[in-house]
Amino acid sequence: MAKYECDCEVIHEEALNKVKKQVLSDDEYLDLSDLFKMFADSTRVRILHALEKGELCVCDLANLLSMTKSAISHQLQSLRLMNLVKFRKEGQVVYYSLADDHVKIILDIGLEHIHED
Amino acid sequence: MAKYECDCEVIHEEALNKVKKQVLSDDEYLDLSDLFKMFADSTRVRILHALEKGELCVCDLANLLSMTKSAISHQLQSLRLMNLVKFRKEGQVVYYSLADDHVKIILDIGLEHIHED
DNA sequence: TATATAGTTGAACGATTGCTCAACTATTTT
DNA sequence: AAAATAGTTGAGCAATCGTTCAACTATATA
Repeated sequence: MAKYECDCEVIHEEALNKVKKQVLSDDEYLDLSDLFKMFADSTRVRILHALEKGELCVCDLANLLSMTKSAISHQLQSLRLMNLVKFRKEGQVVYYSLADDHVKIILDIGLEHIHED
Repeated sequence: MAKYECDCEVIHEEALNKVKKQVLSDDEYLDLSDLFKMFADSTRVRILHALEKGELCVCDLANLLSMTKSAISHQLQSLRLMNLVKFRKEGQVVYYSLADDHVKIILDIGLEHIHED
């Protein structure tokens, strides 16, 4: 980060210094935004919201969202990489479920926000 | 939504029917993902996290993030449209702050998640 | 009134992203 | 052993997104 110069002077030095003391690391901000990227697509939000209600396999999700197994599988892989879903294999069938309850909390607060105005 | 056909049969009809009863509307999923898009970019996350610590003007934010006023202003406009920040004008200076505490809650749970593994 | 500064805006460009398609692995069934 | 099915994977393409750039408005100051 901090790649570019700003084009103005600091106006509120005191306020800014106070904030600067509480700033997180570059990596933390990148990890945070990478995490929220998972919630930034309606297909993934549908998948996460469905899994919140119960464990499902790839075909179930493909049917629910009227999408191909491939499309669903790609998204599930991203969600897996971000530790939002876990899976277990039984024969040919792979069952996905939520990794922890952070997903539910985040979706609930999001819903609260969009229903507010 | 529901643009494409799926390419497999339903495997767990009962589980799927249970989930289907709790599915939200297309618009709700779109609104949700649009909301979380705001958290899906590290610049915007930095802005939101800074504003969580106190009210700042555009130049303060530009300095803090080492970016131009223009870049910051574009992002602030997106955040405004999603009702995540509010502003007040005093002379030439525009002060931004968080619109409500949903932002703080969402960021906190996100941080909890990324610090977990 | 002229100049400077804070902030906004729209177009444009490069980078990222989501889905498709085709090919593949793994497991089950005949 | 062959065929069918569940799922994964990589390349490619169209669409979306973030920043830059230049032009602009609005307020303050000399």
